Amino acid sequence: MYKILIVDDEPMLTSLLCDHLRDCGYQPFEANSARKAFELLSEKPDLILLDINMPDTDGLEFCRTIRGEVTCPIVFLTARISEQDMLNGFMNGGDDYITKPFSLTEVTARIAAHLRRDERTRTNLININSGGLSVDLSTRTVGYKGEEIKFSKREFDIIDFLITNAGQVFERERLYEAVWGLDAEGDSAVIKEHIRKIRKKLLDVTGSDFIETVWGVGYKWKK
Amino acid sequence: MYKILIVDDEPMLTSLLCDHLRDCGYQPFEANSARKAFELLSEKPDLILLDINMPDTDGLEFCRTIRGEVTCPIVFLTARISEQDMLNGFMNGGDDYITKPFSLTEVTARIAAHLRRDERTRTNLININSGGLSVDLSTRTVGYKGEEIKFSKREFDIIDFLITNAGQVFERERLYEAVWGLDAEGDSAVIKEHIRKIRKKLLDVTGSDFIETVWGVGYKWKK
DNA sequence: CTTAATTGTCAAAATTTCGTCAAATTTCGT
DNA sequence: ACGAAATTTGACGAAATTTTGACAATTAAG
Repeated sequence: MYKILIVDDEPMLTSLLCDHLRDCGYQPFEANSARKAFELLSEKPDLILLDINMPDTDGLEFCRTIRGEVTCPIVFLTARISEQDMLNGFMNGGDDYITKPFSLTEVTARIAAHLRRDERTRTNLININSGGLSVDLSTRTVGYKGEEIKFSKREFDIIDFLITNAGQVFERERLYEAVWGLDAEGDSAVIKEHIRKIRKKLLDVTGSDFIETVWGVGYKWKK
Repeated sequence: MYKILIVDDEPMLTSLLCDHLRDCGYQPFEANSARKAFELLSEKPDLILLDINMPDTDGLEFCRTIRGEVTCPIVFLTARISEQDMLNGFMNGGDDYITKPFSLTEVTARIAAHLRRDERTRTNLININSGGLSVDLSTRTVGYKGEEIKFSKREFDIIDFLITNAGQVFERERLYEAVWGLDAEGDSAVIKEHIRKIRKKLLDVTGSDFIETVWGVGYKWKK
């Protein structure tokens, strides 16, 4: 179970995040002060969510300090959005940047991505087998009889979502929300094109179609 | 997959709740106004989270109104805590009461409890067995002895509605409203045709007629 | 039995939705 | 900054569904 340290001075926000992360299978710790955060470093968190706008602490300096203590990914939570701030963040040891107001899905998605990508964390594979197809969500690779089938980011994200919810039908709107993010704006018509490319790649190699179109409703991954 | 309708005028809150519920495996819909909420009733939510303190709506009256439309559990979200308010809530058709500020875990726990308790909803809305016929509303599939019977969107929607209200007679006008939506304009005569096609497909595979015509009134799903 | 009202049937028209393609735009690595 | 890859957009035809309307069949009532 991954441990996640949340550092923010707003108790309501940390509390909500804690709840959410716990429900998602993580083990969260909340620190509403820098002092408390330092204490909790002893728990050896696998990832740190850090608000860099805390009133009585210089978040960037704080980040630089704990960077000396831990090697895990550090994700900033902040209202600042200027590019300079972002650069400062990365310069001081941050790995990612999430601006408030954020969606919980965005947070969990990024956390999952960081934890997966992080080589230091275990290399346990989430491996799904579907009709001779092997899909590894941790390395984001798809294989068929030893051969690797390459997919772009979006393509793989769609496969990921559909295959982990195999059998369920999703409207294009919902699929779009799930992959692009809740707040994302744009036309869910792009999905058509991605689905086409996914289908083509899979068909070329495996000779079969793994995605079913439910006419008038959406798509689903064949079970 | 359970559908949950969230009615609250604070977009940030509904958005967070949506994220969380989606991550927990539910299918949330958010409505930031009473009007939108009414529209989304057509999605047939399995549970409704309702803020009764919305500025431009009388939450209690609103609750009473939708109670006429749905039978699913309705859980209030509110800042009010007086006993009288609570009683008013239950009097007007509410099933539970969660006071702000709440924890996400509390919300999900209560939702899970209600969905569990609502046995009829669970069995009726997810997987129905009727005369050897298995209807799965989440994958939108109908099976008979291992064989799948394909239906178009409208056809399935009609089956969905009739079978979840099996035994009840519906006038064509009422059926049309239920499937096409309250605001839909058009002729309810189309139903005749859809009923015919549904009957034909079912008859071809199963050899029996699941829909009964109540002369001068409408149709009903044989129990 | 006859009639009026209601429902069932059928084929064709109208509409909606989907798959495809090429081009435009953005992103990314060098 | 440049070129390559990925993503997005828009248009179009094809395919499937939905709707329509005319007509046949059935039912209830007198």
